Amino acid sequence: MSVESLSALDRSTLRERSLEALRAAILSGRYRPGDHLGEVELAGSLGVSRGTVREALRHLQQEGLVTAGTRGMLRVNSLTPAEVHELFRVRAALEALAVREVVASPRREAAAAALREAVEQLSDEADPAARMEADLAFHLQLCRLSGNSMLVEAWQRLEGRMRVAILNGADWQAPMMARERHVPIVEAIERGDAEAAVRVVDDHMSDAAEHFAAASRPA
Amino acid sequence: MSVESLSALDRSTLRERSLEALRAAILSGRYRPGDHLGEVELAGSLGVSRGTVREALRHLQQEGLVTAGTRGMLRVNSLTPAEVHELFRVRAALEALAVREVVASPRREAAAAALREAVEQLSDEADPAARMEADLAFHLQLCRLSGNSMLVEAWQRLEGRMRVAILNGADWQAPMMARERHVPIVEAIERGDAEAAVRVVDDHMSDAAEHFAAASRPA
DNA sequence: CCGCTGTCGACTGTCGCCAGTCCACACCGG
DNA sequence: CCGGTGTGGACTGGCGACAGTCGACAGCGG
Repeated sequence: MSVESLSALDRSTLRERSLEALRAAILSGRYRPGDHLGEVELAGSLGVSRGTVREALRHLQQEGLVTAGTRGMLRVNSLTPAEVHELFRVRAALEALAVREVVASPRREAAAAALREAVEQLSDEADPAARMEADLAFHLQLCRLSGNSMLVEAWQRLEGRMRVAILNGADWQAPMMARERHVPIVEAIERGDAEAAVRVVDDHMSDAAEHFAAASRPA
Repeated sequence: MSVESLSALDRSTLRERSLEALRAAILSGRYRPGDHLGEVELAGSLGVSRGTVREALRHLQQEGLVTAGTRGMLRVNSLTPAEVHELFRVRAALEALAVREVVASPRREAAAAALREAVEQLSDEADPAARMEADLAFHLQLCRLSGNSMLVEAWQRLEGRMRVAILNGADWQAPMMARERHVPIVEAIERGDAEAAVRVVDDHMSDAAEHFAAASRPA
């Protein structure tokens, strides 16, 4: 019920810290899907005013972690299996564009090197949360390396929903985020074979959708 | 009953109305790219409090119409030609997914019919703003008919940016939004030829990117 | 026992206010 | 004349309070 208090030592704004705290609280499962998020309660537990949590909640709403219920009340969002599938199809489309642009880029070599590095971060951690972070970091890096800022933005908009979907997925030990799943992408990019890379990404996304949709609970 | 209808129409919150008003003001060119949007000034001109304006501005910020400058000050956003190109490439990727899903859908016939109807709305209006609306409505309809809610959401997130890009484009009389440009898409969908439809969409987007990027000013 | 109604409580919508901060510009010492 | 300085203004960050609204529930009448 209580969210850890915010230390006043940080230089970022209260709104940003509240946002982070709330996001972490939701993503950590402290608030379950469907739970009502009251402004007064959150303001109390976060030690900030209602207006501040309000803005944070609105941000979370646009991120898709929170959805509006009756009378503007906000509750933690969840995804249906169908939505998970949809989500990963969109993601596949975006990342397919990313690999195409990376391959077509003159900085392809450097990009591939950066991706190699991101891949290395992948399965060294046993902590499931860290695995998820590393996986998302890899894919975000892929989008970034495309040099397409609009693509990065669109991808990040989906990131919140992805976290929800992954959170609902129970089996963290699945090889979904393993290194072997990502190496082929990098290799195809290094070869300059965009179509092969797209196929790999597509398969990767299909598998992930299947996996996480099966595990997503019907809210 | 008149009382009921009045109360029903009055259900929209001040925040939503302020948001609409601000969006309209920016999109109508009343505020130019780079203009500073002061909370107090807007609160005064809109007749609402600063907090209300703030939330509307934050929303606009996430829509991409407004961007944060120094010390959190917000100003009307503009797009570089490069960003316009990026934007339309992302849009092409999303709409390509849309046409693929529409073609693969069992409701393809009905979808094609709905698109035919949307096409009919296209060039009957001489008013450039109406033309833009009809064009965006057609493409949004395309995304909606895919049945992929995440896709619709992602597309709508880009909508604001598209409007500014189109706004910067001077030549409203260009055949960019003409009916002839959109009919081939519908025809390919009716034939069930997804790849052809994707190619048409891709060309359409490339042309549009070229057109609007050339006209976008380097703010 | 059932349905209606009035009241209470909780929550969000909205507002006005105070505090902190940064910028511009006039002012003063060299 | 020039550079440092401080002072005023303007803007955003953040907060507490009031108002409107809807749901829940007890109480009353049939």
